[in-house]
Order: sequence, then C-alpha cells, then structure tokens
Amino acid sequence: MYITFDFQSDVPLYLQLRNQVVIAISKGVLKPGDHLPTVRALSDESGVNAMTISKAYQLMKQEGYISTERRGGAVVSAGDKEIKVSKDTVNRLDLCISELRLSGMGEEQIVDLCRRLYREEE
Amino acid sequence: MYITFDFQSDVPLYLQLRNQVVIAISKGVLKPGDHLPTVRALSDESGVNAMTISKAYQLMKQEGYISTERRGGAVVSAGDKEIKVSKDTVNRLDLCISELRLSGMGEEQIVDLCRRLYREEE
DNA sequence: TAATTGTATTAATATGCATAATACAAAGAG
DNA sequence: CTCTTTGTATTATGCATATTAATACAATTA
Repeated sequence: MYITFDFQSDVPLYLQLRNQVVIAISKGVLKPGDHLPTVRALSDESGVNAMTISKAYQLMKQEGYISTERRGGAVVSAGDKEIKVSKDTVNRLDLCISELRLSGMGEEQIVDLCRRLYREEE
Repeated sequence: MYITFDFQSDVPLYLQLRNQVVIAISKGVLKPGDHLPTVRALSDESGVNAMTISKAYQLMKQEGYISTERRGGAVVSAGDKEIKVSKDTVNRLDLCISELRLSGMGEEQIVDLCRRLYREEE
C-alpha cells in the first residue's frame, strides 16, 4: 500500500490519505484485516505531521472503513458493516458525470469508464 | 435556473455556484445562449458577495462553460468548443464509485445510477 | 517493566474564502 | 452624446480551517 501526498493540491493532506485508502479498499489492494502503516511511520516516511495522519485515521474510523485499537494499530474493517450512502457522494458523482458529458463523452463511454473503475483498474 | 447556497457546507460558495451551473448545462436546464443572472442580481438575491459570484463566473469562463461580454452579461457557451477532460475529474469519479461500492452497491446498480444522472433526472 | 500504539492538548503559523467599499472600462439604451 | 448596466480590478479586513510543533497520556503487548 503506497501512499503519496501532493503538497501542491488543494485537497487537504488528511483527505488525500483518506481518499487513497478508500479507493484501495474498494479495489482490493487493501483487504479486511490488513494493517495500515502506523501514524508515526507514515509521518516519518512522508514528512506529513503525525496529527494530520491521525486526523485521517479518525475520519476513516468514524466512517467505518477502519478500526483502531491500542497497540494494535489501524486495521481495515470487514466489509459486512453497512456503510451509509451519503447524498453528498451522489451529488459529487452527478458533478463528475456532468463534467465528463460536457467534455464530449457519450453515455456508453462513461458507463464503460465506470465499469473499469468499479472492477479495479487505473 | 435556481441557484441555492448552503452556507453550512464545506464547499466554497463560488464552487457551489460553478458546480450547479455545470450540472444544469449538462442536463439541459441551461442551454447554449442562455443568460446567467447578473453578478449583482444574484448577489442581491442570495446574499453572497458580488466578488464571490464574479469569482465563479471567471472560473466557468476559464473552463469554457460560459463567456462574458461587456454589458452582455454571462452567456452559456455552445457545446462545440471542446472542453478538456481533466484527470482530476476521473480521480473524483473513481473515489465516488469506490465509496458507493463499499456502501454495498453492485456494479449494475452503480451503472444504472450513472445512466440516470447522465440522462438528466434526480 | 519497557516500548509502541493511537490520541489528546495547546499553541502557533499559513492559506484560502468571503466580505466590504470603491472604482473603472466597455457597450447598449435613450 | 450621455447615462446606465455589465463584468472586473483593487485594497483591506475578518474568519475558518489545515498544518505543524512539542509533549504527554492510556492501553496493550513483547
């Protein structure tokens, strides 16, 4: 599991981390039971402050993606726990599809792209 | 064309405006040649500062979605001008699909949702 | 017992968003 | 031509959030 940070991005570092983990879990790169890097290890390795890493872990924990235990580190949760579909996610999906459509992509092209993203690639 | 602002949202006001316009164009609510509200009118009506409205207009102009002319106001551009597909859009799409997948939605459910969003509804 | 884990605390800094009050150039209306 | 409307530029200020920093703590495991 490789984490990369873009310090030029307008996306906050803690969200960059959270988003990469979510995608990795969805694509099977991270499986239930897998351990995430420790807060301090990832901080040292990336140069990002430990509290920023911790903030991402707390967010993912609250969202149900991972669980953290004393001394146990952060562990990817089993997929059985139902995670709520936020209306915000659908709104963001709507925006992405609108942008792709206005860029000239047709319905089937977009559907194909979505299928590829769902299955794993890219 | 109704614009609504959520002052509690973490999405900046100028981006809220931009996103709503992009979606409206994609869904045909706004058509090429249509006029957007004037900066001052939308500012007065919504309570959002005029410079914030202007910032959204400048962004949409730069992205190619609208054009602004002196005295002419803001006009929705024709769809012929090719708008670049940013890699950022695909990344955000990837994140949305991953979130939906982890919430329990299957491939076909997601594809159906995407088709509906593409065609207009919601 | 000693070390490692996520986390809490407090403080400081930086960046971006938003507002406010004005002013200007261009272009259409009369 | 004159006046009004349009988007835009300018400058300043306030505010929220992100990030860093330096410690410290509780729980758990080796």
